[in-house]
Amino acid sequence: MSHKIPATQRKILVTSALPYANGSIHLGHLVEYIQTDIWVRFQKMQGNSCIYCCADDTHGTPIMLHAEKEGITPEQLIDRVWHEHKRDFDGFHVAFDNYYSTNSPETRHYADTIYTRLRDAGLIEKRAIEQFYDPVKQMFLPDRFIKGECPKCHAKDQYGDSCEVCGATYQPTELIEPYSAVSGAMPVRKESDHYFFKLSDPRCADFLKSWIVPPHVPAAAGNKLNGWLGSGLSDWDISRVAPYFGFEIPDAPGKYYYVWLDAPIGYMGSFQNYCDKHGLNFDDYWKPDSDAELYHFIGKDILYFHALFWPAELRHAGFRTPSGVFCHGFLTVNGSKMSKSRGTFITAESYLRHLNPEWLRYYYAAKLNGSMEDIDLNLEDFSARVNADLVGKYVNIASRSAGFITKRFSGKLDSLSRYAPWLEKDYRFFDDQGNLAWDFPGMIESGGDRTQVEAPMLRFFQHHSNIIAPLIEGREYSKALREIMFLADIANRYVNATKPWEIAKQEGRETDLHEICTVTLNLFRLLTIYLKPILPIVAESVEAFLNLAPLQWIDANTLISGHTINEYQHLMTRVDPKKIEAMVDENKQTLEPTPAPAPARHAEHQQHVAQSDEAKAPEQNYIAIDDFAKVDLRIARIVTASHVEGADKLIRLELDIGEAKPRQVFAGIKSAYDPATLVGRLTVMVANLAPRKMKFGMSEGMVLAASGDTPGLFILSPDAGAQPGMRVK
RNA sequence: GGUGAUGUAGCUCAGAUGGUUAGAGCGGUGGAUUCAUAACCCACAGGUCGGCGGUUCGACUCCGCCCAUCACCA
Repeated sequence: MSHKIPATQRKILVTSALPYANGSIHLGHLVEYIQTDIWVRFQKMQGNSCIYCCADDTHGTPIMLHAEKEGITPEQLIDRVWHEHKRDFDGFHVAFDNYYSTNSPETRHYADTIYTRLRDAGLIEKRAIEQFYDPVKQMFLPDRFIKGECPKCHAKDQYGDSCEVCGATYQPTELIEPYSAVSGAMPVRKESDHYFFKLSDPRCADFLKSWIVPPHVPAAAGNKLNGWLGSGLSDWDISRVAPYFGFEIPDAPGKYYYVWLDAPIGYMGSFQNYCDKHGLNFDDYWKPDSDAELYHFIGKDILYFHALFWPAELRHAGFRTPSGVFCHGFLTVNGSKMSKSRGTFITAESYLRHLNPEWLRYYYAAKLNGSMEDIDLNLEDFSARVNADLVGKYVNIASRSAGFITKRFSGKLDSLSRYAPWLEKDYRFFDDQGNLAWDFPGMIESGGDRTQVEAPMLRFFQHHSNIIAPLIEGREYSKALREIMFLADIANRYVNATKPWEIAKQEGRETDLHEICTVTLNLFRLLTIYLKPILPIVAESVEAFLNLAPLQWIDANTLISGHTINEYQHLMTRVDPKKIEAMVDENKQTLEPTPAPAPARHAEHQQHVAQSDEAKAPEQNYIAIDDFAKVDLRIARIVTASHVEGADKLIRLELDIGEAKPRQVFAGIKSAYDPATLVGRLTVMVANLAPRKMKFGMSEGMVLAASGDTPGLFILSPDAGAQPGMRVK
């Protein structure tokens, strides 16, 4: 029985996004690290050279301020967090070949190299820009460190880029009564020099246009990326002004690389560090014509950086570009964003205190595919699935057969010599329609020579190494697990059909019992090979139990027979729903004020949390009169009304409310009104709505209209006598 | 507002280029069994495939509109 053997060994370098050294690892982060780790372990089992590098992302204002708040240096902070992160990853058996830090000489070296080469290529430009500055703290403030009143809904203490209450986005300059989140001082505007990576240069756009196609990026991401490209890339500000925790730009004293510049470069830094430890040549992997493969696993929110900025940087700095950027979706828990108040913001640490990490690895794998769709961790489904699939089906197969081998045959497996003739034959398992043409357990139940069914069944299980391997390679883990669990079902039905417990009671049937249990354990071993990338620790236990060398993928081509195995011990316990409850409760109790999130942090997607769920939760039925008074409603005369080219729903209106100039308002009422019939009539508008730039121009207010479950849309009209500009109250 | 994605049994999800009775796992119900941490096996339960309209001999699968959720953009 010869099967295909991977002809050549591939050289692969793999990364996951770098977690920011400002917070704990949680279940959202782990989607990515588990996905990557499974893929890497699979490559290694295939006999490929696969190096998995990652690091903590350590620079930036949030780290600097966080450290200061704790009264320690940034270096002390990132050192502590590094150990916490590493501990959590180890806990989930995420096996990095190198876990490093961006605050390293190697990363600085490559940041300088890339910067200098881009500069020499004429792709760096110095430009003065004006920003908010904290005069007390004497530092420039990132948007997230400026707070104030939302210009739209007037909620207090909102961040400088967006409002968490009403969801509006705006510039920090639009905030009402802005203040520095650092010192509380009123920020002032101040100019300084910044350094820009000229993404607008045709060299970048031309290159990226041809680059952002499969297999570099998923096809689904292509649309989005093309959208960004199509609207024209702006130059990217890659510098920050001191004080800043990071690397100073060599030819620009007082200026530092923006954390997002050196974060992906941290992949290179970590790999260089690995090379130095293991005698590898960095350039073999990173030179433009390298024959090595380079893959980045990331979340869909940072696609922008990895599929546009990063390849453009590499390309023009004389390095190779990635072979592929693998992009996954976000994690939801019980169907919603992770929420601290619901206890579904679960840290890696607290999960590990209550539950088995391999359960989560299995569950994530059962949900993951090659797409960017979000995956949901449904906690009830989680325990049902893990219990049924892993304990009920998979582990049970060993548990049902091992006892007989130990008690009746002193732990020695049958030789399976009687099977040899049938194991050599070729079988056709699927018919022309692709349906399985064999019902192995059913054939045994209906009598006949058992051996003639078992041999092809074993071959069928072996054959699946060729079906499952490409699924894992393509990150279709959920499909791979469906195949594996399909096999597990066959194995259990096989045991039912052969009834070893009855045979054990019959005299003179020792050979039958011996063969059946040996076949069963072979099926179990093959399943273990396929599950090993997902369940590395269980697989290790199985190797010990079956007395085997570490299983490789190619071992699916062989069977075990004749040797002595060890006594079976439980390989996995069931999920206790009470422990899940306890974990959720614990995460509710540790509810703390949310620290100011970092701006555009690396791997930020995993930080997506329903921050405002407390604000939304209480049903507020009443508002105060003052709240109503904030809304400035005016009688307006429609001066002009016209269709808007390119908009399906909008009508452009000019509204006279007694001001010198009519207001331009875009109203989504095209479905109900013909512009011609609107001109001249009176209606009601919100006059103090913050102006909003829309695709078609500024909208300076809002027209009120009624709608309900039934079709139709109805704008308001005042009674006769009302004049444009009158206040409605 | 624009763009894109998603919406299939209680839950989590499969369903290639349109074609006879829409699938799986879990849950539920009934049965069988006891080797296995009540696990496993068998059977059943019947979801207008988000809604409406269209193309077609025929659509979950194509087109349009609408609704809901999510993301990105402005």
